[in-house]
Amino acid sequence: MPSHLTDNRPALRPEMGESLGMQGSRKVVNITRLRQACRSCSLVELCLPMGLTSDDIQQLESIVQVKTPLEKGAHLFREGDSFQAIFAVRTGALKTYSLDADGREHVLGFHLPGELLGFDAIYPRYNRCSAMTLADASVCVLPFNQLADLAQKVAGLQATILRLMSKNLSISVNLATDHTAEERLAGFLLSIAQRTGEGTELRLVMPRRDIASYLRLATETVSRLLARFQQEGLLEVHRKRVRLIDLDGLRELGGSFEIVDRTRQRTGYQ
Amino acid sequence: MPSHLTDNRPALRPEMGESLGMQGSRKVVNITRLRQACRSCSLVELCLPMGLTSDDIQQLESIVQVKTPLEKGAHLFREGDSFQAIFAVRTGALKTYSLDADGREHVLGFHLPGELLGFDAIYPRYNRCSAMTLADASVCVLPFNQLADLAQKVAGLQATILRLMSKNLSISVNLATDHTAEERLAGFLLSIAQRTGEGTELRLVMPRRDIASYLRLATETVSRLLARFQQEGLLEVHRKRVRLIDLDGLRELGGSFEIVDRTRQRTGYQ
DNA sequence: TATTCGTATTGACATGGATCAAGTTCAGGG
DNA sequence: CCCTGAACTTGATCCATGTCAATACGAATA
Repeated sequence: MPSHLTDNRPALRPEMGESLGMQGSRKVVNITRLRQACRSCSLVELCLPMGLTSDDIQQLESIVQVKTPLEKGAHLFREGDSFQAIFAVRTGALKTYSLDADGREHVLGFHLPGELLGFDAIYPRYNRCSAMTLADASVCVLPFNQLADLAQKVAGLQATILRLMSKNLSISVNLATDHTAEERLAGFLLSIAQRTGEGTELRLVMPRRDIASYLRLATETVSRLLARFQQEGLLEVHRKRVRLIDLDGLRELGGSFEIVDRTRQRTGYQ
Repeated sequence: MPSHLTDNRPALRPEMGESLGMQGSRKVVNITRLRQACRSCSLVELCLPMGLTSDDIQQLESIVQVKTPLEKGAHLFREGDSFQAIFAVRTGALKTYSLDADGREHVLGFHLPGELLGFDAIYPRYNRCSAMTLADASVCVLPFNQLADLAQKVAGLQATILRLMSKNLSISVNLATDHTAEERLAGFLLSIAQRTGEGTELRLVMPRRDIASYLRLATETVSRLLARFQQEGLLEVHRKRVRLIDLDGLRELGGSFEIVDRTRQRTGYQ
């Protein structure tokens, strides 16, 4: 029985009457109504504001809310909650997952600072998955109706949203393609390196079990592959710490799996 | 060597200067500039116009173009083409696929009448996959810039586009989840039944090879599973003809894989 | 510093589905 | 109506990865 199920929330069905999709979960919820100064946020070039004018950003700021920080293991939303908002990760990290008929967890994605989540819930109007923090985290809330209204006025915002959703689509499509365990893991490590901007010194926030679940592998396979990569001189690994050594070698393995993000130029490896 | 590579187009890189993303491919291209009467199209409730006012649809019609019919095996676009338009299938069917480093084809999706394709190319600005017809087909062209501009004015259109992209996202995410061969195939058959509205009498336009590729299975596995499903009384199959017999049984197998489309109520099975 | 418990590693074995290799059927063209 | 090649089916075998079972490690706690 997964430890994140310790609190006693029932429900896996769409529920109306939740405001902002989070009144249901106590303590975690209270939204500081303080406006978030996107312009002063260090992630400004990573999340939605990318490509917007200063004026556009000001309008965006007026609808963005900041949640009180979430502790590790807390839920941002749960499968079946009615859809109300898109979320942007400021600090920490989250995973999204769903439970299958047998109660087994399937990790659908990891969400790192500067990334948005929740787009897959627009269509069915309720969340198809749960989102849980992998570490203490803070998150911006973008109420969807307001966001959509604003996108109606601000062309750059609409364009950005479409671009982001399209990108998410590419990532999922890619993940659905068949690749060997080796390719998946190598590609995963490269994508984490790129997304975190940690260069070659990674700290994997997520446990092996979650990496395995995300890559549709067994935990043991991930462990064994990391050991093998190390043996082959591709990297050094010790628990959550990974040092990528042979980037070209890794790219050769995982290149076809990795989604290269052409919109971000961070100072990590090229 | 795949047979669809018989014509001599090179290029797998983004190419600027193609207008509407199809001037590059001869004969296939000429766009009839005739306006397409969406309102009189039998698919009106399936593709974009869904939920739009008559007035909105009229505006949409003004940007929609109809391509000259495509023969079976023709390409609508190719991997690497610069992104210019979203496409809506009127008749026939298409598959999207990409080629991996070894030149092997991976089917990413099937696109049936009333469905749109091309959303995954918005972000990278060039097509990440090729689209080929599985049968003679006709297609509507929605030039993306014009579509985006229109969505800026027509709130219902923006909402529809977001909803559709979100749905595509759900489908891809689901496909990426790990399921047994059995679950995938059963779910696939149910989804085809639903999407075509053929009820229980399906005609599979796509060859086994493509089904297998899409579901990340070997052709032989698909063949064997169909034989087994038949033996178990779940269905009857003869080449492209499939008659679903035990829907509940199939749902039990494939239910967790199938994406249920809540926006379409066609007159097939419930 | 010892204790503990979740997380990670490592080994032995099982198996679903891939691959290889014949057949078989069918649709389309002469 | 037969021929031909592609699409499909069926059988035999193999292998990548999953599963089961210990064991080891390490961070948190006392």
